[in-house]
Amino acid sequence: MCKLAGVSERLENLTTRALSMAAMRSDRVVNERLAGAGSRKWHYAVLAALDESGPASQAELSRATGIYRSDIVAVVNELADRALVERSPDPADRRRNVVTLTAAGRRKLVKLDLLLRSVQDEVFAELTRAERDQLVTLLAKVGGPDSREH
Amino acid sequence: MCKLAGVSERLENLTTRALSMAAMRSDRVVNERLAGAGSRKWHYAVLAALDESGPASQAELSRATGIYRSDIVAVVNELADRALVERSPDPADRRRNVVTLTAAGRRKLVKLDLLLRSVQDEVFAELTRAERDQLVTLLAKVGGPDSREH
DNA sequence: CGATATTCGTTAGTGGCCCTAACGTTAGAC
DNA sequence: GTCTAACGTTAGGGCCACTAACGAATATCG
Repeated sequence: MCKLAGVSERLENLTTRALSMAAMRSDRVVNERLAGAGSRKWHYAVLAALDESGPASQAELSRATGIYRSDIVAVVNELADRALVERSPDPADRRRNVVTLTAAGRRKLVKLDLLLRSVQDEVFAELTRAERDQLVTLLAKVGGPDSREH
Repeated sequence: MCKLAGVSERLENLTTRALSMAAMRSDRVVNERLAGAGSRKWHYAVLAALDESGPASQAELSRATGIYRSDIVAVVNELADRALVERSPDPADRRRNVVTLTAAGRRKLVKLDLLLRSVQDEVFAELTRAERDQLVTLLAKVGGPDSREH
């Protein structure tokens, strides 16, 4: 009657699992598309944050994007290697680096913006606009601390 | 007007990101609670699958839970170390191992079931029953291939 | 002023999970 | 009886969350 055919019933009934799996499917598509453009999601996050608020220190970028302070170094390195960003010491506060968007970085951001917009439509293709909005509303209520970094 | 205070606007507007972040918050709670019980989510997944369908091969467990064939080895090892599961060669098919739930494993599963039920209530505390159901419905429609394993 | 706490960038490292590639062994299909 | 496919297993890469510690610079406050 119940040989292992599909997925376990009990697992299917965990809302947390449904959430995890949906996120995984979504992330997979996002990562694939970004990889196709030679980027990762953190690259986009940093570029977007810089575009919105101008030059910023790495710590500020960390707070704006949710990337850990310890991981931001590599991201900025990669962006700097691609000349999408420039890192220079802050004369006003010698602890800090000022990270600045380059022209190439701004162009890249436009591309990624477009790309991500189309990814949204792809991932949520089976949802109406209203459903999509409702999903966002519901997701915002999903618990757990938003806290990052002690 | 717009120094980096909170989170970037553009990031906030990506539904895929809202989904990722909600899943991360949810997963964090789930993992914490399970870790408190000395388990991980794959442990629960395997125990649940075994309970529902009786003894199974590792490949079957892989299909039922979504765990990769290459990762299941370790999970079964850990469960066997804790005596929650027994692994023995299948006499009928000498390629396979038969994984069987022990009495201790069944007891553990009951505990984890209870624990996870309470985690659901914790994570989705701010959602009504109806909203929770709707969330599940919406999540099911989130795109990307469900495909695992080539 | 001077001691203390805090912030910043950075390095190093852990562990989880997803995923690929390859292997020898064994069973099924033609 | 050969070829194909499934099985368990090992090894490894990649991304990400997360911790701990460091020297250096700044902010705070007595």
